[in-house]
Amino acid sequence: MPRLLIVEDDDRIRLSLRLALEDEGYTVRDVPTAEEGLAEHRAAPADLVLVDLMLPGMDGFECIRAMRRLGDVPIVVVSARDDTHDVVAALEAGADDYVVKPVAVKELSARLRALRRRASGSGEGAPAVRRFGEIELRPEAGEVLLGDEHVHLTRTEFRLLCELADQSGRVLSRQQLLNRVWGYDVYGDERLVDVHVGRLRRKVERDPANPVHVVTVRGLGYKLAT
Amino acid sequence: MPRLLIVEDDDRIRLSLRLALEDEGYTVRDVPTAEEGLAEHRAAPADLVLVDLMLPGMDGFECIRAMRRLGDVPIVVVSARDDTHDVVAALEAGADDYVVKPVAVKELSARLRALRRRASGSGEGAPAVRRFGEIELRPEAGEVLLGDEHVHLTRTEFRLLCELADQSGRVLSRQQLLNRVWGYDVYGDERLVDVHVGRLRRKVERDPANPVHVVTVRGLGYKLAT
DNA sequence: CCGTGCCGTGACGGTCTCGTGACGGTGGAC
DNA sequence: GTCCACCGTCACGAGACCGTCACGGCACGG
Repeated sequence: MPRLLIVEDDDRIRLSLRLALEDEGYTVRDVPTAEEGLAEHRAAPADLVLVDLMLPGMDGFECIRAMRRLGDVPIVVVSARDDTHDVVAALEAGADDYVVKPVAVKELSARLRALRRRASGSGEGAPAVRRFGEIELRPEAGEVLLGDEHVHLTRTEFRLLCELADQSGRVLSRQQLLNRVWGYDVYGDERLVDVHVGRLRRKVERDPANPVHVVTVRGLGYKLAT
Repeated sequence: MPRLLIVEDDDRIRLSLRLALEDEGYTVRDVPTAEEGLAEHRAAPADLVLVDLMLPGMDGFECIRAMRRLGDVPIVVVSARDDTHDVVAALEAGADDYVVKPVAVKELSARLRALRRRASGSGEGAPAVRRFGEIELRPEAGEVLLGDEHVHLTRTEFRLLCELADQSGRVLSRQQLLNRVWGYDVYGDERLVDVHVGRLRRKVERDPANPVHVVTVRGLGYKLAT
């Protein structure tokens, strides 16, 4: 579900990283150069970026700095050089972590999870399960419980609920939800949000006509009651 | 002066870490056991925690989980074991980073800086809640409390209250309020403000006939009493 | 005491937002 | 190819909300 961007010039490593991390549930794009990586990221920001340091053309440090100027996306350096000087330079440039090739996929994946947890706003420890009244949300497992019964949500409904949960208690406007759930370049009809909120309510509210979890704030948007 | 807590049982390593990181500008406390670390953290939360994994008594994993339950303080593991399994377990337990001894102080310091940057960025910036007498205003949540009971405001009433709150104690003329709340550049009817002030008072004043929060300043406008 | 502004409030019609049902398109599973 | 879950668009009704108006009360200066 989270969108991952890999910037790595070695085809074999790029492919193996891609396959390994797709297995971990990421939606992966991969490019061989910093320039392409920046273009991709500008077009559709990723939730995580993996970047090599030694790249043809613009190098990894420059790439990191450029991405930092665009936003605060978590950046992990994957480098062949196990050198303190490089580590410090990369972190100073704005990277969040630095792992040395050859990477253990399990470790990389754990580091990505830790980073995402930390980067995603209020980042509470490692609950992996969040409660909002009767709703129990398990993002890792991709499942939701109402009371103790399973409810099946579609992908869009699930992402919608997750976004609301990440900012629970705070109002999110329709435009914000469009950006976060559907993507950044959508200028679609904001009523689309209403429809999916309605569908979501039918599944996670005891009385969908009088929602207690997914609450409308008239004129502003929606929020998830804490 | 960020406060750093070191939990490490080896006296020599603990001392050298302490000295090195004090040089980097941290205010350091150090303890040799997880139990003491937790007690210290409970007594006065640190901004960063360094923890060893192999500790006498309660081990590092337990220590991390316990601290996670207390809050979202950034935690870095400093361990002698360079083992993927340990790294994954520590990160899953809630750690943010994992470095292997012997540590390069420059790298550790850079990692701490990167982590602090990340943790403070997404952490709680402003309290986002303002009090005026009995009124509690939460712009993020789009909600207002009078005492401890929720009051429902319409969008216009909410904006009106926010504008008054932004300039609390100072008088705002009807024209200023029209400009800020309604965005008019036209000279609309100033009586419109009166009507909404009246409606607002009915909701946020115990005795709307004798308002103590939203106060009229005859001939000038309105202000929000501090 | 009186008049003149200034302010508070109730009522009302128009407008806008939101919730929902219906429908056609699509992409993946088999 | 066929089916089915899911998605996005649309239209419509209900209710919330807004802005206007008119009326009455209250604070001032004379």
